[in-house]
Amino acid sequence: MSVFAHHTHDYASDPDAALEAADQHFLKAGVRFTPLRRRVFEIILRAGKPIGAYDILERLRDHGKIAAPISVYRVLDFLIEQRFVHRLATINAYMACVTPEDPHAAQFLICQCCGSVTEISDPVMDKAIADGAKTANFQVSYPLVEIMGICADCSKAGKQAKGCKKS
Amino acid sequence: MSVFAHHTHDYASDPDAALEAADQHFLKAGVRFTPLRRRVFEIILRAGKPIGAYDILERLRDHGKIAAPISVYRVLDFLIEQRFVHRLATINAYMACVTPEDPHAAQFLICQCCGSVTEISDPVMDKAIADGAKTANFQVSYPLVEIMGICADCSKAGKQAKGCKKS
DNA sequence: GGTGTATAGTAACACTATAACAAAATATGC
DNA sequence: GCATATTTTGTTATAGTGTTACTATACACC
Repeated sequence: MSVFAHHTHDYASDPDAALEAADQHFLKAGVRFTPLRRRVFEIILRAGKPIGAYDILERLRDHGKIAAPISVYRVLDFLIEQRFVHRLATINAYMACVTPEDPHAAQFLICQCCGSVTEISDPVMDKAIADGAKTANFQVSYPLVEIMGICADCSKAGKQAKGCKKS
Repeated sequence: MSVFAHHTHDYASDPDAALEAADQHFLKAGVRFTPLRRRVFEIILRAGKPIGAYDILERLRDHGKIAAPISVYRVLDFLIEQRFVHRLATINAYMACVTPEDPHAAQFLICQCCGSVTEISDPVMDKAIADGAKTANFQVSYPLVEIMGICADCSKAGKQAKGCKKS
């Protein structure tokens, strides 16, 4: 893996590069990327899919660390604020942002069948939200778009009638 | 209040009309609108703003009813499925749909300052979501749009710096 | 090195939601 | 009507998610 990851790199598929990039980012920004914060971010990255707060806690403990829920939530708050992690409210899970360096509003496609989540960033959707909010004189701080449904793979496999928890 | 509420009526401001309309709707649809379901819906309507499941439970008990959480959640599932109630995932709360008769995707403007929630229905946003999902070959079942921010009233009052929990 | 601020640890608790099974109410066929 | 299947509700226990309050430690700045 390259040490010099660039902006268009898909960090999700390369945890080491993403960690390296995070190191650089926080160093440059003068923000403390402590061992605990780094470890939690690494756990989220290596999960490869959205992971719950208590799953993170469990994996911290696997690494010989005795931790309490609050530690995880504090780090999650930090990582979310720094825009390195997204929170998925509908499924109470957390996942790494694919492009943390690039400030953007994100939308999520959540498969009810296999649980996979795809992060997309659609300017049209962004604009629609901005316009809609403006019409209502509403000052947006965080626009959340979580689209539940069936992903392409599951749809193709015809799983929506069989293996899915919900159709 | 009129017994004959029509489609463009804002049910949120008139619980009695909304209940009456629900009675008619379920009678015609041949779906059982039991006393418990009706009472829960009434509690949600009269709350006038999003209300938590345990708040609903408490108010059920105020009415002399001994109930367990599961009862509330079952009724909520029913009302959501019937599209009479929306679930707000980001704040774990439930609110009455303003236009249950008209099938629509809804977007919510959630004020982090005063907690008020405005339901809007923007066709442009709907289309953007539909198009974005189609591009990803994603079959949408439920599009969730919850926009966090500061509402017009709070913004005007300059509360975002003072009274808000989060800026 | 001392002091203030930010971060993390510790313990207890509050809030949100579901599972498993029993009982009651309602619908359906005869 | 009556028996039976189905839906709804009750009962009890428990799982899952997130926060409060307070203490201790580590770091930055002077």
